[in-house]
Amino acid sequence: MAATRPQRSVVVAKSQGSARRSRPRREKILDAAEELFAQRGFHGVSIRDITGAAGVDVALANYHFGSKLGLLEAVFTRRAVDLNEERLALLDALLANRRQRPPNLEAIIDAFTHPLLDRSARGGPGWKSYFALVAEINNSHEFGGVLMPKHYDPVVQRFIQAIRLALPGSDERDIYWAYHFLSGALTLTFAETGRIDRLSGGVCRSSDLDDVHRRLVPFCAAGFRALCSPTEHRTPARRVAKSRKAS
Amino acid sequence: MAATRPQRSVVVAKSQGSARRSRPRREKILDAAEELFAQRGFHGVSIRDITGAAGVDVALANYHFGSKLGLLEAVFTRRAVDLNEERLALLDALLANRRQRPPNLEAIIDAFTHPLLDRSARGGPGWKSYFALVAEINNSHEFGGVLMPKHYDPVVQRFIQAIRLALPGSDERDIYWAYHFLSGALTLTFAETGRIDRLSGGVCRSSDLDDVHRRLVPFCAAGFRALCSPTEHRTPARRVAKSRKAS
DNA sequence: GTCTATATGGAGATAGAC
DNA sequence: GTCTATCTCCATATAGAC
Repeated sequence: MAATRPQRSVVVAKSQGSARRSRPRREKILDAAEELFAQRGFHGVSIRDITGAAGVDVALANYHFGSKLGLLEAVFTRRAVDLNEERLALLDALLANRRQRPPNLEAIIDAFTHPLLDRSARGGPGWKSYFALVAEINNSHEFGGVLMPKHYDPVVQRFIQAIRLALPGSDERDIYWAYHFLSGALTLTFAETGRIDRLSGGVCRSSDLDDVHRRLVPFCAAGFRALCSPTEHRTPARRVAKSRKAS
Repeated sequence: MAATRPQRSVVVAKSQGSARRSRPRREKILDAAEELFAQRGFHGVSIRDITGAAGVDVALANYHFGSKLGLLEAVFTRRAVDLNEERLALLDALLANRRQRPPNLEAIIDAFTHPLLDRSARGGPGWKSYFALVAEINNSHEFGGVLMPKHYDPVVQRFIQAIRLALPGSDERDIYWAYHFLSGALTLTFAETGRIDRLSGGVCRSSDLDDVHRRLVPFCAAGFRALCSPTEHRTPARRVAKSRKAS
């Protein structure tokens, strides 16, 4: 089911197969930046930290990526392409296989979340770092409103259109907000901070992403239905109009 | 010619707190740190930025808080106390007013979220910055597993016990994970990155927290019920066992 | 593409006068 | 409590040899 991934090993073996040294230094910088940005955030890491961890010269980072911010964007973009290709392929398959009936909401949410959680769980340490970085970026006042729209929102738009088919007659604002809640639940999962491990006394583990995924889909599907079903009208939240003096 | 520096408003500081200059410098540092940490993250701001914005000397930050990390913790603690007091008071009132019957799930979630969203919406700019900082911290690999458990998890434990009363017979892991999803949805809301504004073409606004709250409560309540009702058994997520080779 | 060397500025923290 | 002065170290970025 996975989308075809670029065959790396074939071409790169110019002279030697060991890949220790032959792997382009540019990629090594991206790998190190991905890991360190995920661990300590963009401003928490220096270019020297990154090139040091990558085992290359300091000046190479600026040579390849222009600036530190350029490096962040390169890290962010690199895996987004592959990722969103598979998500859209799953969505298209799902929409093609139905016959006139509305698509299944759980299946749409699964197509949206599974490629991510599967890679974070089984894609290797690079993917895990990448998603932890996405978690931090998504919740960052500085970058969240810039990098996420640029690299992810076109795909999100496609999924939201599919959800509107699954929940006919729903208000678009309800759907956007419900997506927002899904996004928050999903990205906090990627952060893997270990908080829930302590909170639960060890019965839940941040690292068990399959455990999460099994629950995330029904949780969000139920939320979408509760919010977006035109038959069910919510009462305004209580006390919401109560005023409060400024601090 | 005696004093090297002009004596400013000699008595005012003691008699009333309203004066511009009389407010303790310690608090001014906390205010400036809160705002700047929220905007650019812990590592994105220097002590010089903070004391500069506060209009006080650089050395005062280290004098009052020992280190930059001490300052972050002080910012984080300051409002947590007030906040959690109100949340617990609401929860206690809610649990006292029922008569033998299970408490209402929506009411519990509302008691958990309303004090926060209300302050972010109407508590003034300090509160808004504070919650944006909480959003970033909660999703931070570096701080999320340390600062959140320390300052918030005792209260969260109380709410989780109440939810177990509201959803008798539920599995505790389901409840912890459902809380995790709620936490992610809530904190992404606080970040107010503007992403949903662009995504929705302007029909949703990050800043309209009442709009969010009206939807967050039913969304999460439905999710909790779908996940935690013992009558409803979920099938294992599809394809979750599929293996994937490391990148 | 890769490295040495350097330009230029800022970081966190503290000692000690007032 | 507050400020001056300073210690020591590190930041991003670029010029130019190889």
